[in-house]
Amino acid sequence: MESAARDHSIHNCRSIEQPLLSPETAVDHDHHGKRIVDELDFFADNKGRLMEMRDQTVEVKEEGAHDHHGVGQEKQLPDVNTGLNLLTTYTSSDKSSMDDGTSSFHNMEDKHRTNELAVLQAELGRMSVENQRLRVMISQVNNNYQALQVQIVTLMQRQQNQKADHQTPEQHKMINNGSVVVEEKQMMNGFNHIVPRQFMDMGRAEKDELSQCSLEGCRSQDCSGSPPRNDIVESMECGKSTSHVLHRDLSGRISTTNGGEDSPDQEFQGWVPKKVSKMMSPRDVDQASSETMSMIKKARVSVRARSEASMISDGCQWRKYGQKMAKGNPCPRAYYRCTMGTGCPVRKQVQRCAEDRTILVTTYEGHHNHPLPPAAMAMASTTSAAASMLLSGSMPSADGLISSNSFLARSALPNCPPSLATLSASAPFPTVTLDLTRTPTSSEMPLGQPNQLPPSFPQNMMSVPQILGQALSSQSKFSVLDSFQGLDSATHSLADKVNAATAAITADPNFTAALVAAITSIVGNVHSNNNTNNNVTTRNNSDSNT
DNA sequence: CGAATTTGACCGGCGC
DNA sequence: GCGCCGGTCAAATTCG
Ligand SMILES: [Zn+2]
Repeated sequence: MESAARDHSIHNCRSIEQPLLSPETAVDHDHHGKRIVDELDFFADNKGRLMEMRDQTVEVKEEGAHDHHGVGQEKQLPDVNTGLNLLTTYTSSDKSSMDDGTSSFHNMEDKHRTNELAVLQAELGRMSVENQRLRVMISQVNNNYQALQVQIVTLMQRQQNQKADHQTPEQHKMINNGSVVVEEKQMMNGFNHIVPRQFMDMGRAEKDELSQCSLEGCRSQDCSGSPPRNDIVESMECGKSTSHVLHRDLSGRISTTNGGEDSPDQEFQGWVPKKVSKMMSPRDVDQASSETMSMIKKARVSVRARSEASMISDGCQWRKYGQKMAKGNPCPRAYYRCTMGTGCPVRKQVQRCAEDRTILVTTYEGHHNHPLPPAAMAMASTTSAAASMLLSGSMPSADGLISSNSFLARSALPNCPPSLATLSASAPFPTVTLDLTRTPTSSEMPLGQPNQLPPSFPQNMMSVPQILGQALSSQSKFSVLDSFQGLDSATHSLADKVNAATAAITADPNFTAALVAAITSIVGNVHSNNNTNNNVTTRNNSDSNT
């Protein structure tokens, strides 16, 4: 048996998955002969390429109904998606143009067309903006939801604690685990009545102060400690039911596939120590877990960045719980779970890119169920935003897009857009990949070879249109950083700021670019600030990779 | 000595 | 049904 196991690990390690990639890349970019509209880039926006919604079409129609020979048809094509976009209709534009060509009128016509085009584009732009907005809203709702969940859990924990111990929250700094989880229930409460926006924000805000002050010893803030694990577990259970409902509402569309059994709780239960689960009626657990698990297809967000350290610093505390040889990669993949919260379900995988070992791929999964320090917040919110986006908006359609998309990516790649985000449906879970390999500090601009996306990544990638990229990304970056470091000046609470930042990110038409920018900044920031923990220390085992 | 990491065993899903 | 594989567990070991 051992041999078998070992065997396979070794096995894995050697094989390379190059074969994967050839497939769709070959796809003819322009079978139709025109611009290949990238179907997939739902993130992309304005450029007129967005094929998205019929809304636009409709509007256009009104404006120039008379000469749209082609338009009529267009309209039919597109009705696929409602505001969520994603299912883009590639050919629509093609068609229209083709038609025009055929009809070939005069200059007038031409002009007309141009006009029309302009109008269309404008409309498109507007639409896309709207679209983005909606998306943002969705993601925010998601976040809020999560925040609420967390709050509930926290509250419950607290209540239980109080009941049990009767002590003031300030006292429990203890924790049987010894992990230094400082939870600020207080703040939670305080913020509670405020707007529940992104929970993380709240956490962050307070945390910020806390973390900074804590050293000095601002007890006044009363950092309540994490309650004993058991309690938590129990409370979680309680929370479960509640969360269930909520979850459904929010993620309804996603969960629809599962029918009623979606198990939102997973987040809550996080990784329930097996023992616990066993202890509870195995049956229940079993059932629940199985159902839950099966559907789980959680969204994942992976970040590619250059780093020598075995881990990028994201402000969180992680504990390694496994390491394996991945199939197409000689480098081992490490599994970490978040230890900042007692039952925090967040996990991450860290692996070096096979071709370019300087690139470290970190994949995050899940949402934190506890307040985060500012540093961690940044990354967390960014990734969660990306994830929620993926889930809320596009997920379902993503698949389709993606597949068709690959060619697009292909074509786009050569240009080497500064930053890329990849969307992959191949895996059991939807995954967004943010590529920071080149962005960092702008030092590496030399262009060059697009090695960043090695062939091993057959999936689909979304290229960020350079165009939008700049303006927006910078904007979002700003906000992020701002909220991140500054925070002081504003009258608004930190939460607000962060919120704004996140919103900006999400809202950003060039979402991916924004994300990339944000993350990059985050990473960098953390790096400098918080060199203490994980990142540096991890270095030791790096040799293993070589 | 407790906490974190290491590492082989174990488990469940999936394709053949 | 079997083997592959990703992912996780947990005993053993190392670290601080
Ligand atoms: Zn966490």
